[in-house]
Amino acid sequence: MEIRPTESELEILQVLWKMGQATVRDVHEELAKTKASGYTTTLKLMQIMDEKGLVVRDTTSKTHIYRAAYSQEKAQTSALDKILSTVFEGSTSDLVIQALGHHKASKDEIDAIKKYLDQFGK
Amino acid sequence: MEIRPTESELEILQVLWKMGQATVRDVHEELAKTKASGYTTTLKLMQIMDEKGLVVRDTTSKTHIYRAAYSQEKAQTSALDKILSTVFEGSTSDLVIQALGHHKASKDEIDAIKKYLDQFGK
DNA sequence: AAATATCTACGACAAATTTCGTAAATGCAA
DNA sequence: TTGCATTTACGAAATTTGTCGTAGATATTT
Repeated sequence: MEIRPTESELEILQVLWKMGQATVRDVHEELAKTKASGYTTTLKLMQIMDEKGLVVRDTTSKTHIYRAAYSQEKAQTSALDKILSTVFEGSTSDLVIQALGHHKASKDEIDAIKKYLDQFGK
Repeated sequence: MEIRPTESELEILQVLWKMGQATVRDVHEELAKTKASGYTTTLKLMQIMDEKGLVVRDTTSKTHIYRAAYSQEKAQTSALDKILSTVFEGSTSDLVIQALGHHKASKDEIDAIKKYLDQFGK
């Protein structure tokens, strides 16, 4: 059962990850900062996400309250799996080196990675 | 310049990257190993990719010969950009550590990354 | 209580992507 | 040469995804 969030669904999940819980209006106003689409569009998408099990919602009061049911970590793993197989031919090191080369990492980030690698190579 | 290959277009590009050049039939037979769709579907997709400039083709003989015009490296950079902003909140180190943690890297790969990091940190 | 505002449900439309059928052209084989 | 197989071109249907309008229910304000 591969429940892959669509592009728009991912945008909504980002808001839920950040806010923890949110109403449709909360999410919509956050999306409205960078995107122009109607309130009912956001509503509909979130209803569909509920059917898919990507979110859960509390419907006791009139205004429903949503939470993500698809974790950020799951999304990260899934995204990495996908690009590893589609554009990196399964090479984790290629991916890592590309990531470090094309996207500036701060000194702290570099150190964090080094530390991780050290405790990794036994 | 926002020519983003679609999902199916990426599958075709993968074949072209691997084979260097290929006919529609070459590509289709490769895709057929994991996917069931008609020959004309692959043909149509590749014609559209030609219009978009994602591939170039030699039409001198009846059977056209295609080559990728969208490099694997460009696809890698684009894919990394996207998941960095959508699921890693822009943190390259998070991405790298996740990649190393969830996808087994060989000793050689680890070494390659360490070497890269060393020459990186001045 | 009446008017106003907000919210959900839901059907339907729109756009993008993928799929295929058919016709015409080209090359190959009998 | 005639017929068969393969290929391209292209229109159009099918799917997926994103969009919105409207109706009805629920709350809030006057």
